[in-house]
Amino acid sequence: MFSIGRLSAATGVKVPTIRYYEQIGLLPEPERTGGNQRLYTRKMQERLAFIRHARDLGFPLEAIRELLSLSDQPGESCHTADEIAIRQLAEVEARIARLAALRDELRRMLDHCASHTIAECRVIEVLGNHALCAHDDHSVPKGAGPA
Amino acid sequence: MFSIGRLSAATGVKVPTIRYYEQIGLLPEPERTGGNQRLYTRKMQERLAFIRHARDLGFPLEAIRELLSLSDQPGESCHTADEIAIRQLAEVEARIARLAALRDELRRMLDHCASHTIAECRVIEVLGNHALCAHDDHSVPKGAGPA
DNA sequence: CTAGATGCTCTAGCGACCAGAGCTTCAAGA
DNA sequence: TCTTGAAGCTCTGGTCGCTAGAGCATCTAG
Repeated sequence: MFSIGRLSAATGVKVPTIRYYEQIGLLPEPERTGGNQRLYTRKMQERLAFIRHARDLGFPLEAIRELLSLSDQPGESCHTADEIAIRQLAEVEARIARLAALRDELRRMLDHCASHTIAECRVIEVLGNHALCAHDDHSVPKGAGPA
Repeated sequence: MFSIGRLSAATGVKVPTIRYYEQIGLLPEPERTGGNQRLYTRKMQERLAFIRHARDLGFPLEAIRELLSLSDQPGESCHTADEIAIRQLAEVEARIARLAALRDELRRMLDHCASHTIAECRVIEVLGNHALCAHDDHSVPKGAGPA
């Protein structure tokens, strides 16, 4: 039985975050001391470590809530847990692809900038005119008004 | 001179977002019709396209604010603009690296799961015990209490 | 016994918007 | 010209996952 501060130190989850998890029902309400301070058990620490790890993996809290309730039912099929993880993997892969495209565009932008004045700055120019890079065009072609 | 709806359609930025940008001072207050509706110019459209593109590239609004004020001073050196872009590139690369690590771990997790019951589900197990993957350990080693 | 670290609750804020209520204005067709 | 329905207006509150601070109470080590 230990305090919220020790739980925080042990799991790497900040104190207000632990209270926040309790508030949104991700952690059960712990026992209290006579002076109303929270007291945690090893079991609670495990649960929080679980949450922490899932957060590190980018799972949203709602997915974690579901994973937790699954892990409380050891007899059930883990099909649902797999599905959640697969969804998360797809999500992560999509984000990577998107970020890689951004990285390439940023690199191109910087490669072409000769670092002179703003008037001829490639960075500003590319930002102002989407047509200069390889995407959907939301820029303003001369002479053409809005639809 | 056209309405907020047309501006939205032309730039792909949603109407409430345009009003939000105005509210936080990223876009100047436009003229109004007699009936108090916003009227935009081609110049405003260009400015919004600039913002939109920078957002697509993941720049935070504060960085965009700075880039906009730079682009309003064509005589100045573009050194600052470059710096912002370089910072953003580093940021993006860091995020990619982090996500790639997550992706690998998620894949490992899923590879090893035989899809039986929760009790033997690799997904749940790995989430519960950080020691099973290759990171800093915040899990609960048996017998060891919190610090 | 006391000082200072830690705990408590509550409220508000972050970024970057989105949604809805309840109203007004505009634009196109009859 | 009138009407109707889309689009506009302001304002408030919600999203996600926390984080920070105010203003107290309690615990713990010396």
